[in-house]
Amino acid sequence: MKLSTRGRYGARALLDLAVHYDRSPIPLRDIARRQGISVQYLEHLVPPLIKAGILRGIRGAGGGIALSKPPEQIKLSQVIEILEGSTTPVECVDNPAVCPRSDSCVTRDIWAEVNKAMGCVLESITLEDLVKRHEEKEKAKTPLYHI
Amino acid sequence: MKLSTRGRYGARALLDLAVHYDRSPIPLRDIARRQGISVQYLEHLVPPLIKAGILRGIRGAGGGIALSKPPEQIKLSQVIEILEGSTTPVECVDNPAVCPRSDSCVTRDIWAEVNKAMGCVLESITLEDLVKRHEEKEKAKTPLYHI
DNA sequence: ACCATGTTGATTACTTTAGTCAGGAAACCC
DNA sequence: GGGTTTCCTGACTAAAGTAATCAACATGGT
Repeated sequence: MKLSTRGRYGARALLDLAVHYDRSPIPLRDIARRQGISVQYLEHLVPPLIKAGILRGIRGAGGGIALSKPPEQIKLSQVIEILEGSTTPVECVDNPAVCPRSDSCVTRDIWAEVNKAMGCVLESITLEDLVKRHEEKEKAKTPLYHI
Repeated sequence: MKLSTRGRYGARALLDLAVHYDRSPIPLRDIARRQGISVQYLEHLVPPLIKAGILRGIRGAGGGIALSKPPEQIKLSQVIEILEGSTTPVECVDNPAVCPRSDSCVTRDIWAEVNKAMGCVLESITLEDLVKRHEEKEKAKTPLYHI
């Protein structure tokens, strides 16, 4: 039940972009450095996100990538779906035909519920939410001189 | 984010046992046949469940395996934990030391929430619940002659 | 024209997963 | 008590997926 690096790195990269939203495009190099990901690996996460309309790429000097929508319009569920494919824990939930038991299988019903529970969480969180949480954590880090 | 066959087959096998609870032990052969799993593969799922105290094995002719607790005392969360290891979608949730960012990483917080949401579902469902659902489905299958 | 950047595809090494093979150990049955 | 039936255990293999790098290309800025 592990998420691969695609989803993990992708989420971090998009958070990074969201934190810098509405400034100039950010080079992959910068995101890679800040997030501790290799540029070459990050390069492979970008195209699917562009195709899905979440990101746009700007080539040439001064280029980079940028969110193509405001952070509050990008749900984590979309991101994971794009980078990891369906989140369903078993194939038969999305695609009953893969298993002849799908009709009568009660465990399948359970996996569907598990999937839904995950989906609810991911669907309820946007990049903007992540940014807010991030900023709160940053604040908390600052030493409290007034105590 | 896929569950492996260990968890899927294991859940089905335990449901099979729960349906036949308090009868004589059931040979792996029977479970394997009913659930469409090879005996040799099933044999590898049994030992960890025995070690965890969920199953007991009875050798010799007329032997088999049986639940060592009533179905209502066996939660799905335990079963998955035993067969798949932790359900956490990323390593750093259980083990912050694997990533230097764990402290400040907000995506990590999200994965922890996702994990909790799954855990809640799995924790709320016992083998007895599965049996009940199974029986209801079986009933629904029966043609309704009185209509 | 040149350089900086994103874009794409191929390739490699590694790990995990699914499954089989083969043999051993205990319990039952006659 | 010997043979059969069952669980038990470990080694092994094949296939798939993952993480990451290499290399070449396309495009926009200066």
